[in-house]
Amino acid sequence: MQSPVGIRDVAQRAGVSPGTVSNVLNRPEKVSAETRAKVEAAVRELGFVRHGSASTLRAGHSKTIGLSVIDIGNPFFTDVTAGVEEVASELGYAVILCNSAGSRTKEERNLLVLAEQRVRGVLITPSDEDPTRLDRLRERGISVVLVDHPAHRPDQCSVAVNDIVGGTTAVNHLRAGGATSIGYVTGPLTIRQCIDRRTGAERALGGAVPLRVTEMPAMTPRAGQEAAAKMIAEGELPDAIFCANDLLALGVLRGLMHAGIRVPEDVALIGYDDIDFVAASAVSLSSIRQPTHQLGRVATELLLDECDHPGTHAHQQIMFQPELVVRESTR
Amino acid sequence: MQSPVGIRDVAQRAGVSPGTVSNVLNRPEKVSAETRAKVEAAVRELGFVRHGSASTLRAGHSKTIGLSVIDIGNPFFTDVTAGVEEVASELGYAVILCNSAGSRTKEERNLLVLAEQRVRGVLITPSDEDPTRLDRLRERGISVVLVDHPAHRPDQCSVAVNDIVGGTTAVNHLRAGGATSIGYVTGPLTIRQCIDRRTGAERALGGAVPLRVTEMPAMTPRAGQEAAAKMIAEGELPDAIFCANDLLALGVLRGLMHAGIRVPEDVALIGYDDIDFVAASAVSLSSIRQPTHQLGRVATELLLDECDHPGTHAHQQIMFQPELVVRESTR
DNA sequence: CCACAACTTTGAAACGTTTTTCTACGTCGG
DNA sequence: CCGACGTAGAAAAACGTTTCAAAGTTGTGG
Repeated sequence: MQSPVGIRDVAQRAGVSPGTVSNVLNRPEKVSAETRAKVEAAVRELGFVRHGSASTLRAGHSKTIGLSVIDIGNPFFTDVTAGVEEVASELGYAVILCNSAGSRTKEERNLLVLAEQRVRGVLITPSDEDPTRLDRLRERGISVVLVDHPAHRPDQCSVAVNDIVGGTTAVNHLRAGGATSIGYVTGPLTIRQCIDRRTGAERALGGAVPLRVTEMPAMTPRAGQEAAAKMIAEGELPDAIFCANDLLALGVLRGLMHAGIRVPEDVALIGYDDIDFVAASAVSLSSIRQPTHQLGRVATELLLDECDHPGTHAHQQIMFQPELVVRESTR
Repeated sequence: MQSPVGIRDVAQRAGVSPGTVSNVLNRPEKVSAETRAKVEAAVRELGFVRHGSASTLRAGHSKTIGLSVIDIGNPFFTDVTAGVEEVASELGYAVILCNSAGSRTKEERNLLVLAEQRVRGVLITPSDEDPTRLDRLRERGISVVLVDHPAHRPDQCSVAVNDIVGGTTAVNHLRAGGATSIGYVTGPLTIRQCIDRRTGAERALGGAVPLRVTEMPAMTPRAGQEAAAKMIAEGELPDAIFCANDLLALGVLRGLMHAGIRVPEDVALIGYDDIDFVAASAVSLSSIRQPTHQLGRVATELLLDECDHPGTHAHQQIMFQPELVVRESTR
């Protein structure tokens, strides 16, 4: 274990002062080409690696942002993450990825870690509506951008996709296919996405028939399968089922097939998110597509703009529109 | 933006010295119950959050580990990540998740970021065999545990699954089903997993017939679909196809079905990893299951043991065995 | 040849913790 | 009642960078 080499070792080797080395590292344009070359050589020869903590401590801010998602196991969020990472690394930022796994406690602990790390900003898909945690972050000078969640206030940025429209689109499509009674399999109805998609679905029904809601504690294939079993056990299946996300839909599909129920002949099925895997599923699934990658990219651009140009930054609430993708499961 | 509250503000409020506050934070047992209560109250009232950088700087180490994976979009790695996170947060460590996306350059940059952050240790699924990057980390006092990659040296920990056995198992299964000519669709043959699985496959063939290898630059459904198209265009399909992972297999399945080729009647198909989605695919896919979650958990336990008990820690190279899961695609 | 500007580089202070040493106080045994 | 011992808390010195004012250097015009 070699003795740690610091900026002063580099300075000594290059025959300059520590301040100059710091300048080479942070504002190379302030330093003459000749000196810069000497310093860079010394850095290379000594294998110097900047001590991020010391740097953050003194400078008062880091080149790091936090990303807190609800479920890292959901391909929807992995796609968003990929978009975030792209933009962040283009602008020289590192990303600390946290998974709240739908638990408010875990989310809170993750945000604490991010606050301790003095990240420059946080991208978050909040697990509930309560804004106080985020306000506390903002009070500390940490910018926050909401991802996949519209901000209700003008003083913060957000990037979202219209879930009400998505729900309406899905159910309209099911009704156009001839369905009259429609089921909605959803995750916890404390999650905004689940609520909005339901609202959209009900709007499409216009009160003519009630939406038959099956609420599950998780949004996973397993939960979907259980939902299907439950619906079957309760008797009288709806003509069509709308699932709050594709993972649930895959599970429901599996559950239905397992019970010998045909999709779409007996029951039509549509999911949400259009993750890669649904196109290859047993019966390829219709879904509502969202611009996931774009969501991540734009959110990060907003966040970093807010961090790097706090003066000129204008808060924006961006709302994308979802898109219907029709496949076998609703034909 | 409130003025930042530091440990001395807390100290003043509680009527003690900064050192005592630090003790309350880090070794509460050293402080009398009475004083501790006063300090904790002050912390709460002032909303104090420890400055992680200052702490790391002075203490010389952080409560953070890094996790560098090859492809965050692959459910295999998300499962591993979940296992890692579980153990890490149980022991009070935060995880910085990096995605090298199969690019050596990105991996290097990520490791640099981790080194700058002075993480305590790194879990890594290396993108190639070159050990020098990792040796450099270790020289800096950053422990490294290899994940899904066996260590060839006794001085480092690793957790892996026997991919040669996996390859052999897969191909034996295909041959038992009557296949004589066998194709292998793989990602870059610079990746150890791809190489080992091929080796295992060839071993199962025993040189009787050559393994027909189709190498793709990525291991994604898209690449799989392209591989299928390519094989079809080249004529004469094999009886059975073994894919180096499930994402490729899903793509191959889609590609075959698109061309009207039936699975398993015309071509049998088996993947690798047994990710959640393959059970629900058009034709449910046979696969080779690995103890993913366990992989993450054990790797993290080893790493943190190495970090927290450097004296007594014994390096271990752990090798799990994979397991065949038979579904429709090979019946 | 001097004054002045423009540009580089230096040196030291500061960032907020942790850690080590040291002091003060109370307790206990002789 | 005295001295030794043990404990809780205080005080101050780091940790490795960045920053900022000041000093140094070079070039230009009068």
